[in-house]
Amino acid sequence: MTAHGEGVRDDGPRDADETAAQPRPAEGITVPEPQDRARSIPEAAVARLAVYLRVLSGLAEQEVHTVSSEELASAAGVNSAKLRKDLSYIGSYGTRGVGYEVAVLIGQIERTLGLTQQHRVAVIGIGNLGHALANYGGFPNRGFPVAALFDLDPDLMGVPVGGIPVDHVDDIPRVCAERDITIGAIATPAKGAQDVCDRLVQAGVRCVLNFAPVVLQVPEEVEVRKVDLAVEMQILSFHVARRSQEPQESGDPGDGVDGTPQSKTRDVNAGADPVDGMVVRS
Amino acid sequence: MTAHGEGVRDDGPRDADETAAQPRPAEGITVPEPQDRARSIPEAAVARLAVYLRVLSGLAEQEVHTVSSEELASAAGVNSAKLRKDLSYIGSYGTRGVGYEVAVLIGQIERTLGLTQQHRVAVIGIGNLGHALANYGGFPNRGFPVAALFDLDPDLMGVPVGGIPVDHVDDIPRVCAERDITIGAIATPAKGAQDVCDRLVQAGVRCVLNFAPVVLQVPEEVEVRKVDLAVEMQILSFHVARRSQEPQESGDPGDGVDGTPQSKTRDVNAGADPVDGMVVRS
DNA sequence: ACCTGTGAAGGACTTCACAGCG
DNA sequence: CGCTGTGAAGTCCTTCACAGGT
Repeated sequence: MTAHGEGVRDDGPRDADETAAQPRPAEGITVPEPQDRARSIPEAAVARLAVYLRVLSGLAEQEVHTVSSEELASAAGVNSAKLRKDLSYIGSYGTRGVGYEVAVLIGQIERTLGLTQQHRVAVIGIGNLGHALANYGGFPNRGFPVAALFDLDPDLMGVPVGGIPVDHVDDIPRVCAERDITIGAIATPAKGAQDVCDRLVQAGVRCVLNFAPVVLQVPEEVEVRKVDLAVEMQILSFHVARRSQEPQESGDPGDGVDGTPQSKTRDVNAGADPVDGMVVRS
Repeated sequence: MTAHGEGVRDDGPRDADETAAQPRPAEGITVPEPQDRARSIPEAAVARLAVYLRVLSGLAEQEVHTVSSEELASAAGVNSAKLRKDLSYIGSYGTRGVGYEVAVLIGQIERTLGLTQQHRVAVIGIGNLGHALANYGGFPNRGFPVAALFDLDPDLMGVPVGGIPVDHVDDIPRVCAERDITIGAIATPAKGAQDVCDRLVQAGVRCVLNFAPVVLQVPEEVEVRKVDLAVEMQILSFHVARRSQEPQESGDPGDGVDGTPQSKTRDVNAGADPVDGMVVRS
């Protein structure tokens, strides 16, 4: 999403449609619209599929071959009904009374998310974050290899970061075409972000991950997802403020549920994993 | 979001409720539930308020004193009806026929988001991302100062990063208490994340920003927001795949809208800004 | 005239709950 | 008997459209 999330999300709470004038369906009875040619998977479900995929990869590595909706759901942090519905959007690959075969699900989710095609990423803005991204090298499973780096700083030109030499932003069109870049990650300060984005679009890049605190204007065929740390922190801030404002909830009678467990199901995610974060040093 | 573009999309897809058993209202007519004591602002609206705040700060700097819902909305990438509804959740601070006073709105949004209280942030995991976060110093307006850094690596102990010396993760409880930390940003590899999170919770931190590719298990009084780059990229991937699968939409008759403008309203966001991204070098 | 604030309609996503298959 | 897959109900969010100030 992000979303959404940017959920988004988130993000999230996360969608960018604003530019296009919408069709406005004809009057009268609300017709189903013959527009759903392919399976239309809810945006929110797509984001979760990516999460399930990560969890499933962890399971595969632990040689787990079968998993129930309940298990998978709790490891992914959702409830099982939601998980089953999400999976139902991509087809019926479970076995009633048993569960899902891990390998099969992985394959189907990868296919749905378009991970059979490899996406090559360009990072623009080689500051602290740019470095982090450039070194992010191996993503969970099928990688999103970083294949180009750009900056304005003359001192950086040609300097290799994470094994890739930095090019000048003016070369974005040429280099992106040569290296078949499909995703651009904008990690510049706010000021230069729209300009960089325009160049990426010009170069034919149709997916942008924006870390700059700016709302990018793009033609509608381009998909932008935004990651904004300040926004995330402000949302956290809101929730704390809200909680301290709303002191003690008078004990709800008739439901003595509490003694919240601190950590359950802490195995699946924490297992032996090559699923390294984006951090390099421990 | 995830959401794509803005909300993430995100995200959107970002919430962590699973543990608690819900009350199940009594049978019969669905009662409104007397549960909405304080103004309950939709989660989705909160995320956008943070975005409006950033745009408004930019306007304030440009000495703009008044703004209409239409202007503010387009700068924030949402439609004006949504913006007005969002603002209505925090009260009526506009003037009909005129618009909103920038300074007033900023104040009200800050109050709503709890930004009157300052939040001190601890970063755990001083790798590439950790460095980026530590140097992120000044957030848009009211800062979220980074006040503590932690890692496992003995070589890093005491080394200052962004002006703050690194402490050992074993000291999280003590240091967090001493420095009154309210937000923890987990930038460790997946393996150590849950452990670090448990220590933060133990230290009384109730807000966590999680960058590790793991679903953290926390007691319900703790709020977790997750930022997962791999997930964001996979969502982008899904949208590209989908578009190339669904070739040409046969020209929709009766609606010749197109010629999408590449960039409109590119001023507000790009203005002279101290709103530096998290990148240090240009 | 213009723009805000908001009820009401509409749409999207979530949860329930159970039929149906292994 | 357990677990998946899914209509139906419910909840949350968005968009419409207009009443009501200025």
